[in-house]
Amino acid sequence: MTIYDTLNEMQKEAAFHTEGPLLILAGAGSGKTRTIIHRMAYLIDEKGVNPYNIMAITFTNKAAAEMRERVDALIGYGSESIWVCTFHSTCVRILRRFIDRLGYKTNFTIYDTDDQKSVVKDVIKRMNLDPKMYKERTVLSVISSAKDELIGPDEMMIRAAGNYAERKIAEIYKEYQEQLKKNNAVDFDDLICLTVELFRENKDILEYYQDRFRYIMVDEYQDTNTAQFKLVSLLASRYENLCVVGDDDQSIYKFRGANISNILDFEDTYPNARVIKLEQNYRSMQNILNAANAVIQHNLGRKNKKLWSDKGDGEKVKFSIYDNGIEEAEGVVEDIKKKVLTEGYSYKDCAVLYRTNAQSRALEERFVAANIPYRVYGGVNFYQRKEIKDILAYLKTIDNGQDDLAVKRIINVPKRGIGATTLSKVDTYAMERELNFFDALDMVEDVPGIGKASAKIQAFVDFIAVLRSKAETMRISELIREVIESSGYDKMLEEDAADEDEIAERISNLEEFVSKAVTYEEGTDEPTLSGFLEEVALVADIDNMDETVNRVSLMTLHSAKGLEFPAVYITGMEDGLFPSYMTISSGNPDDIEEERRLCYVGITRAMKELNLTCARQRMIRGETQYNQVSRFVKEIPPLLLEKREQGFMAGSRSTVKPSFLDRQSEGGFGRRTPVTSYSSVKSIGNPKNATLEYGVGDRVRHIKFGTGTVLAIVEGGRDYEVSVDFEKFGVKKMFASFAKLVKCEE
DNA sequence: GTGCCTGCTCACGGG
DNA sequence: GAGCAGGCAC
Repeated sequence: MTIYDTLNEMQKEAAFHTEGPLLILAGAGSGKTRTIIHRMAYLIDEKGVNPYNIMAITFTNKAAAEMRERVDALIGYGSESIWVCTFHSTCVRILRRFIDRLGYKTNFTIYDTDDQKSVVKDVIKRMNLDPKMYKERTVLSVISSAKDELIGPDEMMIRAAGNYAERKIAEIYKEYQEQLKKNNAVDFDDLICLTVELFRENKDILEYYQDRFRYIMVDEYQDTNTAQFKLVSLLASRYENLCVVGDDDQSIYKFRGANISNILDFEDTYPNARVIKLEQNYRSMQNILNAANAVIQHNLGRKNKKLWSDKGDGEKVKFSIYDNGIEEAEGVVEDIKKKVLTEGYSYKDCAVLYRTNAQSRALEERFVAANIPYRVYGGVNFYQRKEIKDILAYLKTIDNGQDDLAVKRIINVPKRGIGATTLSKVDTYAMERELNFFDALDMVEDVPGIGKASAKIQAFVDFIAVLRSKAETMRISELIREVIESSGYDKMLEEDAADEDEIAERISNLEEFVSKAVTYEEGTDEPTLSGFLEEVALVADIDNMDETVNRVSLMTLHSAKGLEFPAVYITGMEDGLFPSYMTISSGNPDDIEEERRLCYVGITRAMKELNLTCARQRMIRGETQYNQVSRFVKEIPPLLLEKREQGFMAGSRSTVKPSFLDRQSEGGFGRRTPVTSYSSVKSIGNPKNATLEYGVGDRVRHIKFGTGTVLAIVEGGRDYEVSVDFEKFGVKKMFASFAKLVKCEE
């Protein structure tokens, strides 16, 4: 038996096709990560490729972490030299080494959206433009789209031609870039564009990385934008060993510049490309897949694929109509409660998905009322919260005083009696002399027109200097505590907060921040303040998903991509909400298609049970709306649906008659089959496990993870999936045939 | 320089 | 419905 026997025929073909361009069209739940990882193993074990020459790029840190873990488990020794990173962190690593060639310093900071807004606002003000005509948000989205397409300020100016407003935006763009450079900062889009620019202008660097990354794999390829495509194709242009994995039906990031033609035109770009489709789904019951297929079939520009599963039909898709959003939330919560009490589900098996973050509030209230544990993912990013950003600004100022925004953010927080008038004088002084804001503060004695305030400024500069010297010896977590206390930030929180709850909330956020610093210190070989700040800049909320805690997950449909849950609830299935009003009224059919793909993503998250809900009336932005049932629900054939109407407006309760699909389900998971049996954990008592020399409860050793205890052995095809609780690395799942676990004799 | 009030704007998604 | 910027009073 080899490790590849666990793959199906198509997966094998993909894994064994190692040379030249390869497009893997992988439907939802078709085992694409498995395929990629086995492909890496094949490259190393059978083709003798040095792991150092293999690169895998993902979009999210979570996907990268998952891949890293599974690669380590499968390949073991040597796997650590495979480059597994997100696009953004890949670029950061490259730029930290070589960005000086583009005139930045290698210790640049990364600006988030708020920082970008401040810069743009400042630029608009200084250019004496009407802020009502040029809104930061709009300007920024134009700049961001330009960067996604690798269009610089000069090119934008040429394209604008005679259009006055566009020319002005190009000017703002140019000035914005100069400001960033002056602050030694880059934004998220710059990370990609600057790396492309670096490669284009420095052949030696490009060749170095081309030679290093001889085998490149890109996950979620349908989400790449033009700049990311360029980056990948530059890297791959020497060896052309480019394997991209994606699903055009799951492209949901057009708003972020994702260019679906990257995947649709892959074969045109690389005429010698091999295309392999993975259509067998290992996640969901057939009824769920039929619903997903039915919906997505309404899209035109797509590559034809049809998911199928051998798991049996399972239950019908439940569709419930409620009178309003509150009752919808109540209904979902009640349903989850019932499932957990009577059907053997755990809270963590359930996910509630919605189109907009604003919808989470009503749900949260009901979960709290029902005393059911839950966690909301996404929404306001942890690191965007005011108190966290304030402390981060202190840390950035301590780390290097070049980030003007950070300095300006905290110079008067807590209040030090340094006001806007004083600051603008310092600002003018700094600009005239091309100084950093902080350096100008340091020379406050020379700044004209500053009277009493100069002593206050000097005190602030001295305070930072003290923190800097402390930072040299203190751990980061200690430094954070020191900043909070010695700056008086803790006192300020208590005085300014509206009520006790707010104080508790903010304090607990700061506590969590400290513990994140501790986690960083413990998980990093050489923790540095700069390293910590960089890590913080690149995390998203969903990256911190903790599957071990038993609670219901609430998140947007976008955040749910890549995840799976036994029971999924998609709420707010109403025209005007999902698909959103903007996409219905835009008149562009592509927009509706993107919404439909989002719906497809949502449906295919469900393993065993899918629930769709909607409300007849709903409060949106303080205004009651009456929406039709979502067109996506209507696209699901009625015989796949079990419709339930709730509330006093409900008509007679209607259940669609059993169909041929129902009859097929006999022997599979019929509706009457209890759900308790879905985790098919088998202990060592199973005779099929006789080939393994260890069993549940035994102590085993792994080449990379050291020793641990076997928790469970699950049968999966011709192999066994073994869960082991390692002393140093926690619980890991791995396949027995390639984990090469050895029983410890004690 | 600070604090409060009002009125405006944004309500789609995220690294 | 909520958060924020800007204006105004102190």
